[in-house]
This record gives sequence, structure tokens and C-alpha cells, in this order.
Amino acid sequence: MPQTTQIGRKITLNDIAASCDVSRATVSLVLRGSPLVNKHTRARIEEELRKQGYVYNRAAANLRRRTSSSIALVINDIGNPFFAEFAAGVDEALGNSGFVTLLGSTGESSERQQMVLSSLVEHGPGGIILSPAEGSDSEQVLSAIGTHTPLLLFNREPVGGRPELSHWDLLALDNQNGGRLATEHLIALGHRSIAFFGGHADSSSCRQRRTGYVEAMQAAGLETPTALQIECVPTRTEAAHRCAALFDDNHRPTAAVCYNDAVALGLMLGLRQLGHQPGENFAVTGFDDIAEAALALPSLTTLSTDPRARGRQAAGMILQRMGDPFALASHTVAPVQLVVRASSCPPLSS
Amino acid sequence: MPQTTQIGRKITLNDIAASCDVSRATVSLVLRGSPLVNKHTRARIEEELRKQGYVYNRAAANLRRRTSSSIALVINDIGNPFFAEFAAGVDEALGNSGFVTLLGSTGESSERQQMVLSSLVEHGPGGIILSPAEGSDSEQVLSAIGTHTPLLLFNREPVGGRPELSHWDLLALDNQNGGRLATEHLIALGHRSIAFFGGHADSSSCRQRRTGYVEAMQAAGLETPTALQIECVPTRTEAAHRCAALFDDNHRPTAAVCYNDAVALGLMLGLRQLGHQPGENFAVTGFDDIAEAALALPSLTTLSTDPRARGRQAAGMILQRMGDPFALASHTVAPVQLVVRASSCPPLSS
DNA sequence: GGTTACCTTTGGATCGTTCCAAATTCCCGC
DNA sequence: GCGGGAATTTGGAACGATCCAAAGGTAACC
Repeated sequence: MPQTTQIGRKITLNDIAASCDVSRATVSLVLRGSPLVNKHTRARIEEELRKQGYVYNRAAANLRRRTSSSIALVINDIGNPFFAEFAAGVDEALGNSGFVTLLGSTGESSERQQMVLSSLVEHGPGGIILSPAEGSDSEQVLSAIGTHTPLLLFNREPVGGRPELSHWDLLALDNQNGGRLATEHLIALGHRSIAFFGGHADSSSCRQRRTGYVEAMQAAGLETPTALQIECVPTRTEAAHRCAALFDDNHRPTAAVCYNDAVALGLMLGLRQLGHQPGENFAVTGFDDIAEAALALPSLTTLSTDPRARGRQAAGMILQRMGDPFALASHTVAPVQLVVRASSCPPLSS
Repeated sequence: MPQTTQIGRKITLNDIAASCDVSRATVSLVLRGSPLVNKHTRARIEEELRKQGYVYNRAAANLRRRTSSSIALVINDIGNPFFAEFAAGVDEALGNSGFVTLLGSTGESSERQQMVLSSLVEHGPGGIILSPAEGSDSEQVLSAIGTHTPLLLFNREPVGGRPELSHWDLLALDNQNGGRLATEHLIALGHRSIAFFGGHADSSSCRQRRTGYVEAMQAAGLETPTALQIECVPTRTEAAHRCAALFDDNHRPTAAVCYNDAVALGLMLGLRQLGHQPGENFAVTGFDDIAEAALALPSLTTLSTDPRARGRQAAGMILQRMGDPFALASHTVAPVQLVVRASSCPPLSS
């Protein structure tokens, strides 16, 4: 049983009504700016409201009106800058529409996600934006939130979704197109032997980005030998260590499309240790456009996902869904944008 | 008038009571785990609750009981990793105590802060954690939240606080001690000519950190000539540019205590361009322990403020205050911890 | 059987707001 | 002065839970 705390005595509609010698109903009309109430009465009441420091009790109103003025936002890790920016965008947009954000952080644990969801749902949010924890499955989620609260999934889909359950909206990034854009950019610069570097095939985002890479290469009639598709844990240090694998056989790549910015930065480090000059004789691209990408030397060409804008978009989507609970589920893929910086140079030979 | 949205028909206590042929009161007792109710009845009711997918309406309960189960968290910028981590800590701790976090982001605008605060207050949070936007003043804040909701200030104090208003709790970082610790560490390594680098004197945190530096230097009988106290905008690039100022005259520092990590990383860049080897013939310390500090080359000695732990602490403080609204305001200064890494080397000569 | 005590259950009022239908006041023309 | 429509105001019943005092049931004991 969760704890709660007493709060101090507050001024209510009744207090104001009594002081003004009118009924509760009239004061309520004033609060809602109804045109029904007489100018003079309104002025008197508004004065009294200010004088007594009245604060509206939205919970009570929501109870009576059977409405909600909050939206729950459940994120796997708020500490991650990508999600923090996303949250900022959500909150900004919701605030502008008069909604308040109920925050929940799951730390990538699906058990905690269950707890957080069922706690939040008790506060009666009008909708939920959820970026599912790894390994959480649809049935769990469904059982926690029931069928009455609209849900928008962000970034991933929970596993094991029986098709009949996926009536949920989805907002995802256009990973595939991003991979394609980066690759096309390198091809346009004149590169012919281009690697795909980093990430793991069991991550859906990595698979999607690599699909875009293969697509662009094939469209240009270029080869994508498996020797040029190098997996590694997506961290800076691992990427630096795996760098040498690029030159293991005779494909001699002159450029690499990296899974994300962390990998790209690590790769640049590794390249230097091997005597290459990223941005001068070897081109590198990333994905995410983290703050460091612009500051690195050379600055990193990457795909901007604009997480803050994604947040605003997610807010818009859930509000729309709340307006029309029976509309078909929308699966939206958000665009990503290529940001060209110094790390993507033309090949030396061209 | 903020917008709100209809939500679907939900199962209530009444529905369950009717199905089980008992009164609302009994069901309510079951929900709250009261020992009064008969084993057998409880089982029947619990079964029914599950079967019908009942979800507790905490808003209604809070209305009747005049309690709150939420806390508002208002942050100047959630996108900033420091605050994002802080928020994560707050949410984690509140969640564990059965409270829910109402999020608000102000983007450093005091007007927006007013709007956010008054909107949040209408949802009846049991308390508010506020990291004030720059330039917001106490009277504003007071008028937005009234005197009934406990407030905890984090990180800064709003300006213009008349003393009789500051009955608010405060959680701040021990900037001064941090500056002292870093400086003492360098002194212990054998450095004698140590600079304080970066930040602006009109920032209170910078002043406090520098005070700690001066304190340590004087305690060791060392000089702190103004030529070794170099101000600069606290960004990486500015720090790199100002680096040369360290060597403008004949003090020849062998180490620098930096205002924060961004400045320290920039300084290391600048040092290299001037032919020095940070971590080998010049020692550098930072402040904040951002994620990059551990990854930089050389890794950065810095002061960890552990924002996530600060968040947990803030949550604890506001809960405590809610438990005892009339206790004296507590002004807590959170410890910072020296994290020694590779960038703080001994001087070459020693 | 009646009294006591204990274990369970319950009706009805209440929290602060909104809804609704009906009541009251106002103003105007005849 | 009065009928009538418009403009205002209003009492009381909701919303979904909790509290409280009191009632019902059971069992034991004299």
C-alpha cells in the first residue's frame, strides 16, 4: 500500500461562494469563463478568488466530469540524453495543451515497468506514452494498463505481440532510410568500398540501419561483402578495438557507415592509432547526432533524429488518439536528417 | 482553459460490490488490505476484482481522504544530462515510496516557470521540487504555489528572497568543498603553482568553487596570484582558446583546477596544441563527472556530484517535509566526491 | 434465555467540483 | 401593471472513493 500524506486546509468553491453570497454553481461558472454570468457578479467573484488565494482542484473536477488532464510518460532510461530530450519535447507539447506529464522511469527492467505502469494508471492518465523496456511483452503491458487507456509505443515494440493485441499506435525512427542516406552520401563523394561498422544483429535498429546500407550499395551496383559488415558492442572502446578488422582482408574500405555516434567516435580513435586520418583519408558517419558529434575532431557527419521534436510529435499523436479512441492504429516512422560535417571526406584517389 | 479528454467507462467499487452482493464499504476495506474483513469474503471479492479488471481510482480516494500521492518536479532543463540524472533519481525514490512524479520543464524561462507551477499546483501535489529558472524571484514563486504546498529548492535560490519568505528547504552542492578537495589533491601530488581556470565570477557556483581553491592554497601557504585565476565562458571551445593565458607571465603553473568538466576537457585540448601533455607534464581537474570524463584521454580527475543520488536525496527531503510541515527549514549541502583519474599527474620536477 | 463480547458488515454523509432542470430576476412593450 | 422572453442564478444529485457510528451475526458464559 503506497504511502500518502496529509495536505493543508485549502480554499474551496464553497468558501468563495459563501463570501460572495452566491451559490457554488455560479462560482463554478465564473471559473470556467462561462458567458452566462453577469459582468458585475463575475468581477466580484474574481476579486474574491484572488483575495483568498483560491486554487482550482482539478482532480475533483476531473472526477465529476470523467475527464483526465494528465498523460503518463514511461521511459526506459531518463538518464540517457536521447530519452531526456524526448521527454523534454513531450512535456513541452503537453504543457501547451494544458496537460501535465506523469513521469515514470523503468531502468530497462520489465518488472519495474509493470509496477510503474500500474501505479500510473491508477492516477487516471488520459493516455500513456511508453518506450518499452527490453524484453517486456505485450500481454504484460496489456494487463497492466487495461483496454481503456490509449497507448503510444515509442522507439520499440514489446516482444511477443499477438497481432490482435497490436491496436496500439507506434512512433519509430526511420532507421532504414537513415542507413541509406548516409551510404548514398558517401557514394556520392566517390567512395566505392564502404563498410558497415558496429552494432549487433539482434538489435532491430541495427538490422534496419544495415538494411538501408545494403539497399544503397546495391542500388549503386556496389558490393557488400560480409567482411565489410563488422559487428561490435556499440561502445566507444569496443569500436576502437575492432577497428583493425576493417583491414583484415583485401577490400580496403575508404569509408564506414557506423551504427551510431558512439561507435563512430570510437572508430575514429582506432583509425588514428592505425595511422589513418579520419576526415582526411577515411570517411566516417554516425547516427543520433549526440551533442559530442559536433564537437569531435573532426566533427562527425551523422543522422539527426531530433529527439525533442519526436517528443512533441508523440505528444501530438497521443492527444489525437484520445480525441478519437476508435481510429485505426497509426504506425508512424519519423524522418531522420543527414547532417554533413567534416568526418565525411571524399576518397583520396578521386 | 486547458483542454481535457473523455475517458472510457471504467469499473468502480460499486460494480464490484454489486457483483459480490456486499456493500461498497466492504470492497473498500479489501482494497486497503484491512484485517477486519472475513477471509472468505475477501477471497471472493479479490477474485471479482481481478475478473473485472478493476483499477483503483486514486484521484477519488485522494479527494475523500484529503491526501496526495504525487510530487511535482520542476526543472529548468530536462535535456541537460545533469538534471536528467537528477530527475531519474527523484522518480526512482518517489516511486519506491508510492508517489508519482509530475514533471515540468521550464527551459530557463521564469514566465514559463510561473505557468508550469500554477498548472501543476492545481493537480494537488503533496510537495514540489524546484530547480529555479534563472532570474525567477521568490515572490513570483510564492504567488504561484501558495503557502499550502511544501517546496524544496534544488541547486539555486530564486533571487530577491525576502528573508521572511525563505521558509523553504534547500538542497545545494558543496561547491566550495569540491574546489578545496581538488586543490588539496594537486598540492599533495607536489604541485606548487596551481591555477583556477574557467567559469564566471557572477555565477555563484563558480565563486564557491574558487573560494575552496583559495582556501586550500592559503592553508598550504601557497600564492594565488590573479594571473592564475582565469575566467572564461564555460564551454569546451572557449576553454581551449583561453589556454594560452595560463602561460602569459612568469608563474608557470604545473596544474589547473577547472570550473567544470567541459572547461577541463577544452583546456586539455588547448594544452596539447601548445605542446604540453596533460596527464604527463601538466595536471588538470574538472567538476561534475559527466559521462565523458571517464572516457577522455587521459581520463579526467574530477568531482562527482552524483546527480542521481541528489535526486534520491531531494525526494527524501520533500517526503520528510511533508511528514512534518512545521519543522524548521533545512538547508542541506550535498557532499561531492573526488574521483582520481589519469589527468592529475605529479609535477615532472618532483 | 439473556447478557456480553467479538468479529463482520453496512448505510449514509462527505471530499470539491460539474451538470441539469427549474427557479428567480430583469427588462421591454403594450 | 402585466405578460413574456431573455438573462441570471440556483439547489441538489452526481463522480468514486473513505470514514464513522451503528447494526447484525456468532459464540461463549452464566
